[in-house]
Amino acid sequence: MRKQYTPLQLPHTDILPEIVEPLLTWYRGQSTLRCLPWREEVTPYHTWISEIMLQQTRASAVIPYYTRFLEVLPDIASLARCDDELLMKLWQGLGYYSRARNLKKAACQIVEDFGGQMPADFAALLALPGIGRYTASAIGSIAFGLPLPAVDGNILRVTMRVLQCGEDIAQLSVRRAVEDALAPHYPSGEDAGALNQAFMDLGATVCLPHGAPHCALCPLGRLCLAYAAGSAEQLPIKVKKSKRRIEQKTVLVLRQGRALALMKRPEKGLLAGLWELPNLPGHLTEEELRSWLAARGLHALTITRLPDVRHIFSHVEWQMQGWEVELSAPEAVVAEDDSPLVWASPEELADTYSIPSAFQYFLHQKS
DNA sequence: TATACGTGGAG
DNA sequence: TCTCCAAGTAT
Repeated sequence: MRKQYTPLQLPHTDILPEIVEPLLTWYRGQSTLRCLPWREEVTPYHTWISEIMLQQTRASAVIPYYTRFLEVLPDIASLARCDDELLMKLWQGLGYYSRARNLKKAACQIVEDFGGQMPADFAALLALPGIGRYTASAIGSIAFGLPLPAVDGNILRVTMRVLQCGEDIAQLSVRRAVEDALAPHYPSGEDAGALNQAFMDLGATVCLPHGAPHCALCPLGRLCLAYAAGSAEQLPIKVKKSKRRIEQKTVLVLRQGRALALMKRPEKGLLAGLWELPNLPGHLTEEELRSWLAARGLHALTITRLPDVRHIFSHVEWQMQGWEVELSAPEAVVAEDDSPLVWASPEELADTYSIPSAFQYFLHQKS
């Protein structure tokens, strides 16, 4: 009789205990190679903020955000009581904005449940909003020395190559199998975080994706089965995702003197709670735009067509046509879906309102 | 398990 | 231009 659900078993896992020492040795020898601000003063709070920002985001993009964030919100208490608009402003342009909202939620929980101290416990960390298995393990190992493998894209890639494993790394079951295979070999204390960061640095600088690993420089070269077999460039296997849908929009740059019209996006979904330029589904003709304005009692002094803009998200593509409209007089305006327009000065635009990158093309263009 | 959720850099 | 993808999580 055969089991219907066999747990995923990785091949050649007997190699794994042998990679720990070479990785740690290599990492210690690389200390000047990757000077990153979150490695300067390691505290649970610093590690937490950096790990959240680094989710699906390159270190080079994170650095300025991380520095600014800690200047304004230097500790858990200040994060827990910070203004929501300020929080989103600190995150503007970084993407995945629910990360910021979850950060504040979690800070409040930490204040309430743990007296304002990050819990030094995997399950407790995992229970906080925005913290999944990877981040709980990263914080646990780096900040608290817990022996937890933090399985991210780097560890997955390195491991699949070392073991010459062709499983689909997009599958959660593979992530779990890697965790289970690595966990018994993890050290405690300082080496725990060092080992995770060694994996990540190796993945970021040597064991590179898209078929360009620098195997000759790799401390795991002697052990790596994919290198021995010449298959490192073909691994790991990742099954592609479905194609993105396309949405057409007409975006309005409405000006009354120095003021610019903004609308608040819904609290759920794409770019939740951020501010946007007024926009309509579909591509409107100038005639349709004029009647749309007229129906709202808006009198246009000038109407100017702006260059087309395409903005690509991971799962949606916006094809935007822009119009700049100068309006004659201040009026109480209600947009199509009854969301009120807000009139922002250039100063408020810069300092107060969080506007996603998708609209920045229209804001920066000269008229 | 599959999908929603941003952005910018690289090849 | 196009695809991939980078220190993932929530649902």
